[in-house]
Amino acid sequence: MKLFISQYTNKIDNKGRVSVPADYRISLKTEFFNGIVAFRSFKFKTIEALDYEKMQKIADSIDDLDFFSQNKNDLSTAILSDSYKLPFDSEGRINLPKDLLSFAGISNYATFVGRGSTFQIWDPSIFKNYLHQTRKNIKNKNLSLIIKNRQKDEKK
Amino acid sequence: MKLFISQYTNKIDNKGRVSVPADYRISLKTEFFNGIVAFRSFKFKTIEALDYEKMQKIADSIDDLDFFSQNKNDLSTAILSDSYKLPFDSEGRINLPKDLLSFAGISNYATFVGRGSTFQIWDPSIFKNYLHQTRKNIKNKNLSLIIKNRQKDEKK
DNA sequence: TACAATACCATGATATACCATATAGTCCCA
DNA sequence: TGGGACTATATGGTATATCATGGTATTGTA
Repeated sequence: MKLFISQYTNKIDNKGRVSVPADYRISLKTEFFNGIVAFRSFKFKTIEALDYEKMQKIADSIDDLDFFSQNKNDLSTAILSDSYKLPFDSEGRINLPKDLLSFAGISNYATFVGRGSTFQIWDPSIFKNYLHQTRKNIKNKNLSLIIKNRQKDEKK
Repeated sequence: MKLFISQYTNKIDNKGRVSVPADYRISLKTEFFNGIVAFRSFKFKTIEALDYEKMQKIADSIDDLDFFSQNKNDLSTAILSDSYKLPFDSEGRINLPKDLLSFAGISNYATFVGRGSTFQIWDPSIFKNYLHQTRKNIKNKNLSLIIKNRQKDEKK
Protein backbone atom coordinates (compact mmCIF):
# COMPACT_ATOMS: atom_id res chain seq x y z
CA MET A 1 0.00 0.00 0.00
CA LYS A 2 1.09 3.50 -0.79
CA LEU A 3 1.94 5.74 2.10
CA PHE A 4 3.36 9.20 1.69
CA ILE A 5 4.60 10.62 4.98
CA SER A 6 7.25 13.03 6.25
CA GLN A 7 8.51 16.11 4.42
CA TYR A 8 11.40 16.70 2.07
CA THR A 9 12.67 19.99 0.74
CA ASN A 10 14.51 19.94 -2.60
CA LYS A 11 15.94 22.59 -4.83
CA ILE A 12 14.39 23.68 -8.11
CA ASP A 13 17.04 24.29 -10.76
CA ASN A 14 16.87 27.00 -13.39
CA LYS A 15 15.07 24.64 -15.76
CA GLY A 16 12.25 24.10 -13.28
CA ARG A 17 13.41 20.59 -12.44
CA VAL A 18 13.12 19.18 -8.94
CA SER A 19 13.83 15.75 -7.53
CA VAL A 20 10.85 13.87 -6.17
CA PRO A 21 11.97 12.27 -2.89
CA ALA A 22 13.23 8.77 -3.51
CA ASP A 23 10.95 7.52 -0.79
CA TYR A 24 7.93 8.73 -2.78
CA ARG A 25 9.12 7.57 -6.16
CA ILE A 26 8.74 3.89 -5.33
CA SER A 27 5.01 4.34 -4.77
CA LEU A 28 4.55 6.42 -7.87
CA LYS A 29 5.72 4.05 -10.56
CA THR A 30 2.75 2.49 -12.34
CA GLU A 31 2.31 0.24 -15.31
CA PHE A 32 1.27 2.96 -17.72
CA PHE A 33 3.09 6.02 -16.51
CA ASN A 34 6.21 6.68 -14.46
CA GLY A 35 5.64 10.05 -12.83
CA ILE A 36 3.07 12.06 -10.96
CA VAL A 37 -0.16 13.91 -11.66
CA ALA A 38 -0.41 17.39 -10.15
CA PHE A 39 -3.07 20.08 -9.92
CA ARG A 40 -3.81 23.28 -8.07
CA SER A 41 -5.28 22.75 -4.65
CA PHE A 42 -8.83 23.91 -4.06
CA LYS A 43 -8.19 24.74 -0.43
CA PHE A 44 -4.60 25.77 0.05
CA LYS A 45 -1.83 27.62 -1.67
CA THR A 46 -0.18 24.37 -2.70
CA ILE A 47 0.08 21.77 -5.47
CA GLU A 48 -1.84 18.54 -4.96
CA ALA A 49 -0.06 15.47 -6.26
CA LEU A 50 -1.04 11.87 -6.75
CA ASP A 51 -0.12 8.83 -8.76
CA TYR A 52 -1.46 8.05 -12.20
CA GLU A 53 -3.61 5.14 -11.06
CA LYS A 54 -5.48 7.32 -8.63
CA MET A 55 -6.22 9.79 -11.39
CA GLN A 56 -7.46 6.95 -13.56
CA LYS A 57 -9.89 5.96 -10.84
CA ILE A 58 -11.24 9.49 -10.76
CA ALA A 59 -11.59 9.47 -14.53
CA ASP A 60 -13.26 6.06 -14.44
CA SER A 61 -15.94 7.37 -12.15
CA ILE A 62 -17.06 9.73 -14.87
CA ASP A 63 -19.73 8.03 -16.86
CA ASP A 64 -19.87 7.77 -20.61
CA LEU A 65 -22.85 10.07 -20.71
CA ASP A 66 -21.23 12.71 -18.64
CA PHE A 67 -22.02 15.47 -21.10
CA PHE A 68 -25.63 15.46 -20.05
CA SER A 69 -24.98 16.48 -16.47
CA GLN A 70 -24.00 20.02 -15.66
CA ASN A 71 -22.53 19.44 -12.22
CA LYS A 72 -20.48 16.46 -13.24
CA ASN A 73 -19.21 18.46 -16.15
CA ASP A 74 -17.96 21.21 -13.94
CA LEU A 75 -16.29 18.86 -11.56
CA SER A 76 -14.57 16.67 -14.08
CA THR A 77 -13.37 19.68 -16.01
CA ALA A 78 -11.95 21.33 -12.95
CA ILE A 79 -10.05 18.23 -11.92
CA LEU A 80 -9.07 16.53 -15.16
CA SER A 81 -8.35 19.52 -17.34
CA ASP A 82 -6.43 21.35 -14.69
CA SER A 83 -4.08 18.47 -14.03
CA TYR A 84 -0.58 18.02 -15.35
CA LYS A 85 1.12 14.77 -16.23
CA LEU A 86 4.66 15.15 -14.95
CA PRO A 87 6.93 12.26 -15.95
CA PHE A 88 10.16 11.44 -14.15
CA ASP A 89 13.44 11.90 -15.95
CA SER A 90 16.04 9.18 -15.52
CA GLU A 91 17.14 10.79 -12.25
CA GLY A 92 13.66 10.90 -10.75
CA ARG A 93 13.04 14.57 -11.31
CA ILE A 94 9.91 16.28 -12.56
CA ASN A 95 9.51 19.57 -14.38
CA LEU A 96 7.09 21.79 -12.51
CA PRO A 97 5.12 24.08 -14.87
CA LYS A 98 5.29 27.80 -14.19
CA ASP A 99 1.54 27.87 -13.83
CA LEU A 100 1.67 25.58 -10.80
CA LEU A 101 4.75 27.24 -9.31
CA SER A 102 3.23 30.70 -9.35
CA PHE A 103 -0.07 29.42 -7.99
CA ALA A 104 1.67 27.84 -5.00
CA GLY A 105 4.09 30.75 -4.55
CA ILE A 106 7.08 28.49 -5.09
CA SER A 107 10.39 29.91 -6.32
CA ASN A 108 13.67 28.20 -5.46
CA TYR A 109 12.80 25.34 -3.17
CA ALA A 110 9.90 22.90 -3.00
CA THR A 111 8.72 21.04 0.09
CA PHE A 112 7.11 17.66 -0.48
CA VAL A 113 4.55 16.97 2.20
CA GLY A 114 3.17 13.48 2.69
CA ARG A 115 -0.56 13.17 3.22
CA GLY A 116 -1.00 9.41 3.28
CA SER A 117 -2.37 8.32 -0.08
CA THR A 118 -1.39 11.61 -1.74
CA PHE A 119 1.11 14.37 -1.16
CA GLN A 120 1.48 18.08 -1.66
CA ILE A 121 4.18 20.42 -2.91
CA TRP A 122 4.56 23.64 -0.94
CA ASP A 123 6.77 26.64 -0.77
CA PRO A 124 8.92 25.88 2.31
CA SER A 125 8.12 29.03 4.27
CA ILE A 126 4.42 28.98 3.42
CA PHE A 127 4.21 25.40 4.60
CA LYS A 128 6.09 26.20 7.78
CA ASN A 129 3.50 28.78 8.67
CA TYR A 130 0.64 26.45 7.80
CA LEU A 131 2.10 23.63 9.86
CA HIS A 132 2.54 25.95 12.80
CA GLN A 133 -1.08 27.03 12.55
CA THR A 134 -2.28 23.46 12.20
CA ARG A 135 -0.47 22.30 15.31
CA LYS A 136 -2.01 25.12 17.28
CA ASN A 137 -5.45 24.10 16.08
CA ILE A 138 -4.98 20.45 16.96
CA LYS A 139 -3.86 21.25 20.47
CA ASN A 140 -7.34 22.44 21.27
CA LYS A 141 -9.10 19.35 19.94
CA ASN A 142 -9.55 15.77 21.02
CA LEU A 143 -6.72 14.03 19.20
CA SER A 144 -7.96 10.47 19.59
CA LEU A 145 -11.22 11.36 17.91
CA ILE A 146 -9.43 12.86 14.96
CA ILE A 147 -7.31 9.77 14.49
CA LYS A 148 -10.33 7.51 14.63
CA ASN A 149 -12.09 9.49 11.93
CA ARG A 150 -9.06 9.46 9.70
CA GLN A 151 -8.78 5.70 9.84
CA LYS A 152 -12.40 5.32 8.94
CA ASP A 153 -12.28 7.73 6.02
CA GLU A 154 -9.03 6.80 4.40
CA LYS A 155 -8.73 3.07 4.45
CA LYS A 156 -9.01 1.35 1.14
CA MET B 1 -5.80 2.75 -20.85
CA LYS B 2 -6.79 6.06 -22.34
CA LEU B 3 -6.63 9.09 -20.12
CA PHE B 4 -6.96 12.59 -21.47
CA ILE B 5 -5.99 15.16 -18.88
CA SER B 6 -4.37 18.57 -18.78
CA GLN B 7 -4.70 21.34 -21.35
CA TYR B 8 -2.68 22.23 -24.40
CA THR B 9 -3.06 25.35 -26.52
CA ASN B 10 -1.91 25.12 -30.13
CA LYS B 11 -2.01 27.48 -33.06
CA ILE B 12 -4.34 27.11 -36.00
CA ASP B 13 -2.60 27.96 -39.25
CA ASN B 14 -4.24 29.69 -42.19
CA LYS B 15 -5.28 26.36 -43.64
CA GLY B 16 -7.25 25.47 -40.53
CA ARG B 17 -4.70 22.90 -39.42
CA VAL B 18 -3.86 22.39 -35.75
CA SER B 19 -1.63 19.89 -34.00
CA VAL B 20 -3.36 17.47 -31.67
CA PRO B 21 -1.17 17.27 -28.54
CA ALA B 22 1.30 14.41 -28.85
CA ASP B 23 0.20 13.12 -25.49
CA TYR B 24 -3.33 12.67 -26.83
CA ARG B 25 -2.35 11.20 -30.17
CA ILE B 26 -1.04 8.01 -28.63
CA SER B 27 -4.47 7.24 -27.21
CA LEU B 28 -6.28 8.14 -30.40
CA LYS B 29 -4.73 5.72 -32.81
CA THR B 30 -7.13 2.84 -33.30
CA GLU B 31 -7.26 -0.15 -35.55
CA PHE B 32 -9.80 1.32 -37.91
CA PHE B 33 -9.06 5.00 -37.99
CA ASN B 34 -6.09 7.21 -37.16
CA GLY B 35 -7.63 10.48 -36.09
CA ILE B 36 -10.42 11.90 -33.99
CA VAL B 37 -14.20 12.20 -34.11
CA ALA B 38 -15.60 15.64 -33.30
CA PHE B 39 -19.02 17.21 -32.90
CA ARG B 40 -20.64 20.31 -31.44
CA SER B 41 -21.17 20.18 -27.70
CA PHE B 42 -24.73 20.21 -26.40
CA LYS B 43 -23.93 22.11 -23.24
CA PHE B 44 -21.00 24.35 -23.95
CA LYS B 45 -19.52 26.53 -26.61
CA THR B 46 -16.93 23.90 -27.44
CA ILE B 47 -16.12 20.96 -29.68
CA GLU B 48 -16.46 17.50 -28.19
CA ALA B 49 -13.79 15.10 -29.37
CA LEU B 50 -13.12 11.42 -28.92
CA ASP B 51 -11.65 8.39 -30.59
CA TYR B 52 -13.51 6.22 -33.03
CA GLU B 53 -14.08 3.36 -30.61
CA LYS B 54 -15.51 5.64 -27.98
CA MET B 55 -17.89 7.07 -30.55
CA GLN B 56 -19.36 3.66 -31.08
CA LYS B 57 -19.88 3.20 -27.36
CA ILE B 58 -21.61 6.56 -27.11
CA ALA B 59 -23.97 5.65 -29.89
CA ASP B 60 -24.77 2.35 -28.20
CA SER B 61 -25.33 3.84 -24.79
CA ILE B 62 -27.84 6.35 -26.06
CA ASP B 63 -30.27 3.46 -26.34
CA ASP B 64 -29.91 2.74 -22.65
CA LEU B 65 -30.99 6.20 -21.64
CA ASP B 66 -34.54 5.93 -20.34
CA PHE B 67 -34.64 9.57 -19.53
CA PHE B 68 -33.98 10.52 -23.08
CA SER B 69 -35.92 7.71 -24.65
CA GLN B 70 -38.44 10.00 -26.33
CA ASN B 71 -35.57 11.88 -27.89
CA LYS B 72 -33.55 8.82 -28.64
CA ASN B 73 -33.75 9.14 -32.37
CA ASP B 74 -33.17 12.85 -32.32
CA LEU B 75 -30.19 12.49 -30.10
CA SER B 76 -28.46 9.76 -31.99
CA THR B 77 -29.11 11.57 -35.21
CA ALA B 78 -27.78 14.80 -33.78
CA ILE B 79 -24.58 13.17 -32.64
CA LEU B 80 -23.93 10.78 -35.46
CA SER B 81 -24.88 12.96 -38.39
CA ASP B 82 -23.23 16.01 -36.91
CA SER B 83 -19.93 14.29 -36.28
CA TYR B 84 -16.80 14.77 -38.31
CA LYS B 85 -14.11 12.20 -38.86
CA LEU B 86 -10.88 14.18 -38.74
CA PRO B 87 -7.83 12.16 -39.77
CA PHE B 88 -4.30 13.04 -38.75
CA ASP B 89 -1.82 14.20 -41.32
CA SER B 90 1.69 12.76 -41.10
CA GLU B 91 2.56 15.39 -38.48
CA GLY B 92 -0.38 14.63 -36.23
CA ARG B 93 -2.49 17.60 -37.24
CA ILE B 94 -6.20 17.72 -37.97
CA ASN B 95 -8.16 20.08 -40.15
CA LEU B 96 -10.92 21.68 -38.13
CA PRO B 97 -14.02 22.43 -40.25
CA LYS B 98 -15.23 26.01 -40.28
CA ASP B 99 -18.59 24.86 -39.03
CA LEU B 100 -17.07 23.61 -35.78
CA LEU B 101 -14.69 26.55 -35.42
CA SER B 102 -17.43 29.14 -35.68
CA PHE B 103 -19.69 27.19 -33.33
CA ALA B 104 -17.00 27.14 -30.65
CA GLY B 105 -15.90 30.71 -31.29
CA ILE B 106 -12.38 29.60 -32.17
CA SER B 107 -10.17 31.76 -34.35
CA ASN B 108 -6.38 31.59 -34.04
CA TYR B 109 -5.66 29.27 -31.17
CA ALA B 110 -7.30 26.08 -29.93
CA THR B 111 -7.14 24.75 -26.37
CA PHE B 112 -7.35 20.98 -26.01
CA VAL B 113 -8.99 20.14 -22.70
CA GLY B 114 -8.70 16.66 -21.21
CA ARG B 115 -11.82 15.10 -19.77
CA GLY B 116 -10.68 11.58 -18.97
CA SER B 117 -12.03 9.30 -21.67
CA THR B 118 -12.72 12.22 -24.02
CA PHE B 119 -11.49 15.75 -24.59
CA GLN B 120 -12.78 19.09 -25.80
CA ILE B 121 -11.48 21.84 -28.05
CA TRP B 122 -12.10 25.37 -26.80
CA ASP B 123 -11.25 28.90 -27.63
CA PRO B 124 -8.51 29.71 -25.09
CA SER B 125 -10.14 32.73 -23.51
CA ILE B 126 -13.60 31.21 -23.38
CA PHE B 127 -12.22 28.17 -21.62
CA LYS B 128 -10.21 30.28 -19.22
CA ASN B 129 -13.36 32.00 -18.07
CA TYR B 130 -15.25 28.74 -17.75
CA LEU B 131 -12.50 27.10 -15.72
CA HIS B 132 -12.25 30.11 -13.45
CA GLN B 133 -15.97 29.98 -12.78
CA THR B 134 -15.85 26.26 -12.15
CA ARG B 135 -13.07 26.55 -9.61
CA LYS B 136 -14.99 29.21 -7.75
CA ASN B 137 -17.98 26.89 -7.50
CA ILE B 138 -15.97 23.97 -6.21
CA LYS B 139 -13.67 25.79 -3.84
CA ASN B 140 -15.99 25.60 -0.90
CA LYS B 141 -16.86 21.97 -1.28
CA ASN B 142 -15.09 18.97 0.15
CA LEU B 143 -13.39 17.54 -2.90
CA SER B 144 -12.43 14.17 -1.47
CA LEU B 145 -16.03 13.65 -0.41
CA ILE B 146 -17.28 14.48 -3.87
CA ILE B 147 -14.92 12.04 -5.49
CA LYS B 148 -15.82 9.30 -3.07
CA ASN B 149 -19.54 9.77 -3.69
CA ARG B 150 -18.98 9.74 -7.41
CA GLN B 151 -17.25 6.39 -7.24
CA LYS B 152 -20.03 4.97 -5.14
CA ASP B 153 -22.83 6.32 -7.33
CA GLU B 154 -21.43 5.77 -10.74
CA LYS B 155 -19.58 2.52 -10.76
CA LYS B 156 -20.63 0.18 -13.49
C1' DT C 1 -7.72 24.00 -66.11
C1' DA C 2 -8.53 25.74 -61.56
C1' DC C 3 -9.33 24.77 -57.04
C1' DA C 4 -9.24 22.36 -52.78
C1' DA C 5 -7.73 18.82 -50.07
C1' DT C 6 -4.19 15.88 -48.88
C1' DA C 7 0.60 14.20 -48.64
C1' DC C 8 5.36 15.37 -48.11
C1' DC C 9 9.45 18.00 -46.52
C1' DA C 10 12.01 21.57 -43.61
C1' DT C 11 13.14 24.04 -39.34
C1' DG C 12 13.34 26.22 -34.82
C1' DA C 13 12.09 25.68 -30.24
C1' DT C 14 11.49 22.88 -26.48
C1' DA C 15 11.53 19.02 -23.79
C1' DT C 16 13.61 14.68 -22.98
C1' DA C 17 17.43 11.52 -22.47
C1' DC C 18 22.01 11.02 -21.19
C1' DC C 19 26.22 11.71 -18.56
C1' DA C 20 28.93 13.71 -14.79
C1' DT C 21 29.71 15.39 -10.15
C1' DA C 22 28.76 16.34 -5.34
C1' DT C 23 26.86 15.18 -1.03
C1' DA C 24 24.93 12.60 2.45
C1' DG C 25 23.83 8.38 4.43
C1' DT C 26 24.90 3.44 5.40
C1' DC C 27 27.41 -0.47 6.18
C1' DC C 28 31.41 -2.96 7.26
C1' DC C 29 35.60 -3.72 9.43
C1' DA C 30 39.32 -2.65 12.31
C1' DT D 1 33.27 2.95 18.56
C1' DG D 2 35.43 5.41 14.98
C1' DG D 3 37.01 5.59 10.32
C1' DG D 4 36.70 4.58 5.65
C1' DA D 5 34.73 2.78 1.61
C1' DC D 6 30.68 2.12 -0.74
C1' DT D 7 25.94 3.27 -2.17
C1' DA D 8 22.06 6.03 -3.03
C1' DT D 9 20.42 10.36 -3.85
C1' DA D 10 20.29 15.07 -5.26
C1' DT D 11 21.90 18.32 -8.47
C1' DG D 12 24.21 20.39 -12.60
C1' DG D 13 25.22 20.42 -17.35
C1' DT D 14 25.26 18.78 -22.35
C1' DA D 15 23.56 16.23 -26.33
C1' DT D 16 19.79 14.38 -28.66
C1' DA D 17 15.10 13.57 -30.12
C1' DT D 18 10.52 15.11 -30.32
C1' DC D 19 7.10 18.25 -31.35
C1' DA D 20 4.67 22.19 -33.16
C1' DT D 21 4.62 24.85 -37.00
C1' DG D 22 5.40 26.66 -41.65
C1' DG D 23 5.88 25.74 -46.25
C1' DT D 24 5.83 23.21 -50.87
C1' DA D 25 4.42 19.50 -53.91
C1' DT D 26 1.07 16.34 -55.54
C1' DT D 27 -3.20 14.33 -56.10
C1' DG D 28 -7.96 14.34 -56.99
C1' DT D 29 -11.96 16.57 -58.53
C1' DA D 30 -15.25 19.88 -60.27
